[in-house]
Amino acid sequence: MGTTTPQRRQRHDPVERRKQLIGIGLQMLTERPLHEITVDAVAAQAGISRTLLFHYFPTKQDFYAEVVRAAGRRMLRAAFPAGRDSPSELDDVTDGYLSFIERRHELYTGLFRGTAPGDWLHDIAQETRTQMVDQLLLTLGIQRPAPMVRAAIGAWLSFAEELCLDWAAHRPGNRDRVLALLRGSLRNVVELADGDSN
Amino acid sequence: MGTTTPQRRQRHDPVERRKQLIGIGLQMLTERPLHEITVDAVAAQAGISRTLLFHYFPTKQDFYAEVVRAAGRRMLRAAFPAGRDSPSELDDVTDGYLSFIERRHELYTGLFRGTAPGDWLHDIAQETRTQMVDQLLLTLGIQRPAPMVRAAIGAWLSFAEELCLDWAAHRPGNRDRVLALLRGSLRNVVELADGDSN
DNA sequence: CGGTGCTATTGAGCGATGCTCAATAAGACT
DNA sequence: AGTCTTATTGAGCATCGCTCAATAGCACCG
Repeated sequence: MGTTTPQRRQRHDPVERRKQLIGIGLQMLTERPLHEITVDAVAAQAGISRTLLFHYFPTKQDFYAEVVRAAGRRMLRAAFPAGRDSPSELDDVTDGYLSFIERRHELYTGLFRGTAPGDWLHDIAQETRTQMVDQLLLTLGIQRPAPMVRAAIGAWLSFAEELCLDWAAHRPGNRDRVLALLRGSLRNVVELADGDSN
Repeated sequence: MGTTTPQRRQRHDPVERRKQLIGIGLQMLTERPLHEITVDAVAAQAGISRTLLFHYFPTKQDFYAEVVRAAGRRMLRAAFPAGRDSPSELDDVTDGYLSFIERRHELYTGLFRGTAPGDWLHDIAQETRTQMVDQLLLTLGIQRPAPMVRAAIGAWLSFAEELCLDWAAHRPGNRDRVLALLRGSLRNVVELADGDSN
């Protein structure tokens, strides 16, 4: 037991290593909150030494920034399957979003709710949010939103997050009703914020 | 410099010490996110040793649980000055809430947005949210809310948080318009969620 | 005023964690 | 076979949360 098998080193493609490590980060986020994930655990899971992780990501923050970005891309694809430029139907968007959270709510909460301004994760999460607001503006057919409208949609995203997460956890009502509430509130909020600018 | 003055020890009232430490925690949360606050820093600010902090709070988590509870009480008082049982006017509530965030948005974000489910802070923050939902139900005159209505109001709180924080930071529009948006969206969301149960 | 007990307070130290640095060795290319 | 790049590692450091045994204010009692 005391003698460890020398275990022949294997050199891997750096790109593959990065992908592997980010994948492990995503998977771990589904099991525990971010601040409970240690570099040691990730390295152990990957079968490498701590030091190698720092070779690819100069800092733990840099590592998790990549992880969060990757998760953000996944969510955007789930909610806006039509792609970056072509607008999706609002029904599809709300449904895709809710479905994503249903399947991945552990991951999602670990990512985007566990951030505060000043926090290093906040800026990364904000990138994804900004893209979601842009996509929502696109599906709503709004061309030149007033700042207040952008702010309202951004805030509505928080509303949607909380509502979907709560529903995924406690199921307070029918799924279709949640979707109806999402769509109705978004339209109402935009209307209120936009009407304000007159 | 190498010799430290023995510096006569001073015994303080435990209750006062606790208050002092919690106060320091609240103040520090206005400057940096929670996970960047070390026990050493708090102890140093108070002029005591790390060990003494652990004498009053068995764990860092216990310490910050107290801090978060204290902040929650402050916020509830700001938003619902009428008190626990008598209902306030919705106009007063939204205004009090927004004013609180205007004055204290660094603190507020540090507290309630930096939590994820599974996180030990989440349960504490949730206590305050539950109380706010109850108060809001009271001011809205809703007696027996359907689960969906409670969920909707809880989610609206996230909406309000995000909107107010964004407004405090970037001022996208007039203050009165924010208040109107808050009131209007709340009424609409409740209506949508309630109508769903028919 | 002196002794006694309670406990607020402390220093030394431990394990874990994020991170650094110099050294090793796998594999590609002559 | 020899050389060069760089993926990979072990040893070690500073900080952080936390424990434990010891010290010393201060109140109370005689």
